[in-house]
Amino acid sequence: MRILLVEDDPMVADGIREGLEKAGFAVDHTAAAEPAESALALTHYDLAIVDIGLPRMDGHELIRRLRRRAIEVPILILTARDGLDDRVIGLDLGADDYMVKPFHLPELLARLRALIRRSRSATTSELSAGSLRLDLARRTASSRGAPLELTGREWEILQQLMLATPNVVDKQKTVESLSEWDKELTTNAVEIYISRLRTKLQGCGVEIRTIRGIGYRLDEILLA
Amino acid sequence: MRILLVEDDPMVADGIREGLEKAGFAVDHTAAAEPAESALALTHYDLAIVDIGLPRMDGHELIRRLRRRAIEVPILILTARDGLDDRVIGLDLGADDYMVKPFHLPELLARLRALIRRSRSATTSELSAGSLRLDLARRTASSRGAPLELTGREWEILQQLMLATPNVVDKQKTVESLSEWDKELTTNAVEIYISRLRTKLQGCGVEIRTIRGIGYRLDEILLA
DNA sequence: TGGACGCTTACATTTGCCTGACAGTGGCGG
DNA sequence: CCGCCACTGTCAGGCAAATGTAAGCGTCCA
Repeated sequence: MRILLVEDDPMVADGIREGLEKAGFAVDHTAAAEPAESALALTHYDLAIVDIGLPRMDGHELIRRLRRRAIEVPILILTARDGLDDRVIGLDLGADDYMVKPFHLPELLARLRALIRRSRSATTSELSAGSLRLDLARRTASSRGAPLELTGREWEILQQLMLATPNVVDKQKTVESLSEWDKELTTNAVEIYISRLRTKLQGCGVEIRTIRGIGYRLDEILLA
Repeated sequence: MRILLVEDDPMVADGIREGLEKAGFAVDHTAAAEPAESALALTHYDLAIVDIGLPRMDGHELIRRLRRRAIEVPILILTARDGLDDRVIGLDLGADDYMVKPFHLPELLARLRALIRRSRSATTSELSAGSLRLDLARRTASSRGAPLELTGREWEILQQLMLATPNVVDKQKTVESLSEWDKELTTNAVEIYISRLRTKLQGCGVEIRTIRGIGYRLDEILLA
């Protein structure tokens, strides 16, 4: 997991870098947009974190130029508290998510992981969480090398959960996505598959949590 | 991953459908705009693929009507080779991407995935006060990176308070917003949830102030 | 100081979720 | 064509969390 951090404030940059490295990411850092552009053009990064307020060429301009050159790396932008417009503009230009400064590191980490996961599903059609791996194209799942036998429904629901993490999957939407055109389905059906999935997912370093009245969320289990 | 395909040519439709299903998408198909509109209004789709040249109501009209009804599903339009204007008009009306016929399936798949990814990640909306953060889309609350477990009612009330700060939230209005259509509720219920929220919000740099006879107000605590 | 309002604890009720048992369905091999 | 699967989804009992009522106490203000 390699990340490029584009941030001109040395204090902030060091803080973020340290946190990311502790979490197991490899971090490269530039203080300005121009070297960032070359770095992204030359090497592969799994993600770029871009501060909007940069000297000379600002973050927006950087994003615009990258996208124009069809560099598809996922981008997370950092904005000041009151920069509502910054976020909107940034997302329009092709950024994928944003964080408002000051922020807490665990939240940043969660978002990074989510972004990387999604971008992988867009290109390689593989997803992973804990020791669990899904191959969307082949429709297979495995954990620690051992294949998991999943039925059609189980697969469908697990896929939704994996694509959404760490967000909540709405139970009602899940019901609809399982339903065919007119056929109605009780929410209980979903509960059943969740139940069956839970037993199959034991030992996969992953847990399906119930959000009462809303739906379910897939969490990675952090080892003690 | 559920996709609605709106395409009147049966040959083309079958080809696309087959390719999408092989890639793991669930595909529903309509040959005209009217049933597509109802389908999109009734159920959740992750994406809609709309052919511009449809009998009776054309694709542009469909998109216009959908967006007018605030149906936010990502839309990819299919246009004929020479329909340059079609693309421009379509994108202006609120489509998210286009493909020119004839096209290669892998490219279509790549674009679909990119669109779905974008629509998922760009929908964050959050509120913050003190060290407290609410993510309205995810329905989660956190403080300093640590998630807060909130029940439905607690969430509802906290959200009202956060949206209102620094203004006062009228207690009577809160009662009404919690009450179902006919069900009466005592103001005491609100007091209970305020009480429970207060204990959960300790250490979040935030305080719920009582305005006697009126309601409550959320204040940030200024550190000494 | 009294009364209205608000806070909090205890508890009963309601709601939503989990899961075992079982029936319907369709594919497949004999 | 039949029986054997695997898969799907309904039902119903049990359970736990969430909700809201009642009641006792604290607090504010006239």
